Amino acid sequence: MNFSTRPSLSAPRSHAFCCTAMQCPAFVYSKLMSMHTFVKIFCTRVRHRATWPLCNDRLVRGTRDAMAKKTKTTSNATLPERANRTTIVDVARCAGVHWSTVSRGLNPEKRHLISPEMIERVETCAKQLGYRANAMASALRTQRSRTVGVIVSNLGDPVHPPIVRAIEDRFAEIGYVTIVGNTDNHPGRQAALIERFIQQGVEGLIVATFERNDPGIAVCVEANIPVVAVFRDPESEFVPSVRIDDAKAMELAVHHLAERGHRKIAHIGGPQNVSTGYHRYRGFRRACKALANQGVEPSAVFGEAFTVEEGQFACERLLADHNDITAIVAGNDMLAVGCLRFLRSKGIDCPNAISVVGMNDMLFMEDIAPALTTVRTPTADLGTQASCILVSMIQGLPISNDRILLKPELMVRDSVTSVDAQQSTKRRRPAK
Amino acid sequence: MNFSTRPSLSAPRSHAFCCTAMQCPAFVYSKLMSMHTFVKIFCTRVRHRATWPLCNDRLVRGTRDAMAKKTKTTSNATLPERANRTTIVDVARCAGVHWSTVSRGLNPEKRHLISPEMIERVETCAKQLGYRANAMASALRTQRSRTVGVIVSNLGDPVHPPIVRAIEDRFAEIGYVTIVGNTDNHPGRQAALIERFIQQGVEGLIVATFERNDPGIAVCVEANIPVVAVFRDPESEFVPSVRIDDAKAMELAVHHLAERGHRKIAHIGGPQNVSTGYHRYRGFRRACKALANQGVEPSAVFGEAFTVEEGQFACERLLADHNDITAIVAGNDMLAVGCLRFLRSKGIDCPNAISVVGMNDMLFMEDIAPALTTVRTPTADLGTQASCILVSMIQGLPISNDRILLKPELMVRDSVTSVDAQQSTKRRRPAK
DNA sequence: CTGAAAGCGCTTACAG
DNA sequence: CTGAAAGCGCTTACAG
Repeated sequence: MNFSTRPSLSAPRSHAFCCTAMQCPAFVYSKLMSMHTFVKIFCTRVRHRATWPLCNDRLVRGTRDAMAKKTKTTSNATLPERANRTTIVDVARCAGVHWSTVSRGLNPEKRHLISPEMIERVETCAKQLGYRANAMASALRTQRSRTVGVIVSNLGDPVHPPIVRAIEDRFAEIGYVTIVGNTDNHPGRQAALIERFIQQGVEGLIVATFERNDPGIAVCVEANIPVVAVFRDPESEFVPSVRIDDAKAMELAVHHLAERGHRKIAHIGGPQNVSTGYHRYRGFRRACKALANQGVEPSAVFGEAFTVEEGQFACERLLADHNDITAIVAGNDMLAVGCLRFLRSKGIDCPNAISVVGMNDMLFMEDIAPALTTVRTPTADLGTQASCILVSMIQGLPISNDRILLKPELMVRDSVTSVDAQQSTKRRRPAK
Repeated sequence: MNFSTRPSLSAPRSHAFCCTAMQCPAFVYSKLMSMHTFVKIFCTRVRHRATWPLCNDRLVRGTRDAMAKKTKTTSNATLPERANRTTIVDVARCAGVHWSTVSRGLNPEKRHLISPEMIERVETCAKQLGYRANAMASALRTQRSRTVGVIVSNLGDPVHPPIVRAIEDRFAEIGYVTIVGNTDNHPGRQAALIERFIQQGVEGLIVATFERNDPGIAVCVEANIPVVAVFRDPESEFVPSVRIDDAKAMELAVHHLAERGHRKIAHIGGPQNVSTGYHRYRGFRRACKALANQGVEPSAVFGEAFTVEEGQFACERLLADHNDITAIVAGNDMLAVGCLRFLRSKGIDCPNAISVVGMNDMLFMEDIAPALTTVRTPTADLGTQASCILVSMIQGLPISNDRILLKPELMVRDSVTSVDAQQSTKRRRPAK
């Protein structure tokens, strides 16, 4: 079956719709449309255009008011057929009024200009014809697309969906539509996406992929598109940001470990060209330094991305170089899960041989083995707050705080034990 | 700081831009824009409009070719200020040619109509002015929005993001932009979303929330919007669907358990008004019936949604009514995780007291305790295949198979053990 | 090869 | 309270 809904791109469609279903050989003959599709479209059309003369389609369209004065019919034969959507003109014709009246009658803000019975008449016709305003035409005229864009690195990474979800919720409330794109952390893809979204006319952008001093920022500022950075800190005075206090999060993790007697603590960091990786590493180092007098000795190794695989590799390298560590602070939960997988694969017990702390507290981190002690990032809040700022920017309202730093919270679970407990069990890992 | 980029909705903006930064008291005075924003916009503007006379903005805009003949300047004072975006007319003016030539020069498909030096000139100007075609204007004219919509129940549910991700990837390839919406399984929200997306002019829709015989289908068919159902089966001849073979999946699970000696097997099902819940339950029953001669005795209890919480509640009810079961086949991984949480909370060992099988194999299901034996749904494939069908529909190509059923695959892990093993350990759960 | 014009479907200032 | 007209920024058939 052919499900195409644009079957007549090159078919003599204007002719087709002149004839009734009974007398339409040319149409069916063109074979560009299945009988089923034809009947479907035809019926819809007949219902929608009930008040129209069923003559030449082009001519009918042509009877629009402009047509009244111009005698020449422009032929637009190669224009892709509109999905024969009901327009404001159709409604106007049905109601026997001018389209401007229809527009007013259907717009709550202009409705007061119209008599009640007129509103009623217009609404009835609109409902009857199944009229739906063309948002693009409206946007073109009003210069407001009621559209926002969200750019993330990868929706497949479980930190992002809650952010996007929260944003969509907030904007749906005010009738905006949310378009999303994934960059996979490729600057090129990000640039292309920003370009495409601006072309698309987004009224604002929420970006979760800005690197430090990202060139994408200049593009948005120049195009005069409100942007807010979420999750990552673009370190730009031009862009408000909403993020978690990464350094503080690492401090919580390090203190938690130090209180339990850990001294040889390692960090498995993420990429340092993004603020999350960078600030977490710095936070880790600073926290360790502050505890140096207690004998805390930090070490670090880095993944090239915040992924489980990188976590595994990094963990392997870490243990090769620093066999004496008792605890790991991972740059995020993905890396932490990678650690756990590696440790498990080597028969190294967590937390009894090595304790692990993650960050973000993604879904299911309480269900994994061992239940992961991690620092929670309120991802939905991140999205909500970013949305609120963006809404203000779009509406031209001042924003009180353009540098929002959410508080991290330590979730104590089972992947950390005290050094004492480690020593009383088979603390040492199997020799390599 | 005020980050607004539309500060002058009511400010005398056209006047503002007549003056240089030095002599602009009225503008700054209006206090609708911070100095910083003003300077930013002003600089951008000066750079972009370098070739324009810096006189009255409205007048400058008015010098468009239509203006040449009409003496009266229409005032559009209350129109929200365009983000003073460079238009095709600006480029034309810069290049000293007609805009139609610019349009052709910038469109790869029409470029052959234009002389090479003309193309060069146009491209130079476009680049210099930072021209970006207005996708909405283009869409309005061509009747193609290069936009598709994706509707899911909840991006926060980890099954959906990979689907959306795959769809976005496929459509980004052909320059389409993807808009997403969440319904939370509320028919009302779904209807509103479909309505809004159609208004927005989507060329197609991928819907993961169709119930059986969903009324939303008629809306799309009537509006002549290509739709493909993903994940769920709308049971409609009008809509192609791409889904997993739910019944087969349950069969795999039941057989896996039966082979390991389980006879009292329970199903924790999802909502029965959606095909996933419905077909999985039916598949479970059929598989059990086929093994009735081996003594397999099914039982079932249902959650009201595919959530962890519902899994917990359902598991509690199940054990209250059927204390003798040895294994549970959950309707999906969320329900399975709910089971595991409940069992853990009651000190009931999985798999040694009760074995559990999930479905979908979401991220981290191999990491939870115990590693979940589950039936994998290739979610990314679901998205990819749905996208391919939708692309064909949009392009008016015939589609070979409009009822795609992907094969499930059993992932054997640690949440199932044999009844023998169960009996040799502390099989019986603590009495309630 | 390039220009001039029309029109996609709306909204809104201006008349009446 | 309603109508007539203009224009948002494009694309494209038609002339030349």
